[in-house]
Amino acid sequence: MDNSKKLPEAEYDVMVALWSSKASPVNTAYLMESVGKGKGWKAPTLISFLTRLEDRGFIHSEKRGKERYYYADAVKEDYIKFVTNDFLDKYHGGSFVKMMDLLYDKHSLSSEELDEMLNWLQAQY
Amino acid sequence: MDNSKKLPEAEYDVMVALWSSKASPVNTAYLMESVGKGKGWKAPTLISFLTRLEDRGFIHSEKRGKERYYYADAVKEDYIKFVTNDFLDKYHGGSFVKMMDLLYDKHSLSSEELDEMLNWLQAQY
DNA sequence: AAATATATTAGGCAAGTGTATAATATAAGA
DNA sequence: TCTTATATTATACACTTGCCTAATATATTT
Repeated sequence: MDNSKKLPEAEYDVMVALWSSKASPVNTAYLMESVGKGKGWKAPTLISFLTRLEDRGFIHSEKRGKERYYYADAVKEDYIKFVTNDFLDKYHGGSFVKMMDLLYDKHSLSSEELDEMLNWLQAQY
Repeated sequence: MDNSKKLPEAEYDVMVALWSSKASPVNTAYLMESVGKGKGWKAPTLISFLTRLEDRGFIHSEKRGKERYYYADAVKEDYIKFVTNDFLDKYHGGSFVKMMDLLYDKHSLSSEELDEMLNWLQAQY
């Protein structure tokens, strides 16, 4: 399976919905509620993203009666980790500290966030 | 100017070259050396990215004789900060700590990196 | 001033992404 | 079982992105 690459926006949004759903599998109607509506998609639009996700090997599905049900196969944490490392490499030379430095310098990191990070770090030791 | 959005890969690579060049402006020949060659691009390919960057308002250029010279207008730090915040929101609910948590859990963060981060944080106080 | 070299511009095309309409299945109700 | 409703499938189209070839402009050499 070729599920080791970055998804286009819309497909990622669908994956998020699948990953967040308590139950599995879920049908198209459910996904229309959880993402489709909000995005203003027509049902065939959603289904077309689902089809592409299936082609990529991120999900699989089965038909029951006239409805189709979907299962997420890709693991959320793995995927997020993958895109995060990718991102870090591309924009921050792979360094967390460089990223923090830049954000802090530009005031995107609040001191609350700094505290939180310090706590987190200290908890790792 | 509409320079407040995410660039496609290839155009970003060109921006990186512009941002890294000591001198400004630089001509196409220079950019062919610094990025084009490495990517295996023909000159018109590079120029086509430059044209698009100019349309987006990220750079401007001027022609001298038969050559064209380019100036970066977008500010690197601002752009990187923009994409980083975007990324954090999209994949980590806007939280640095969540990102660290995930990466550490999955062993993408080494203890050296943890030390480095701790040092950095402590230096902020 | 011609001829030659070289850089740029014009234009285009294939693949990928976002999105929809029309056609087709399938279930449910009359 | 015929009709109606509803979900899915097929298909398509416009834009964006990555890339290039052919045409044109400008400079350089003869």
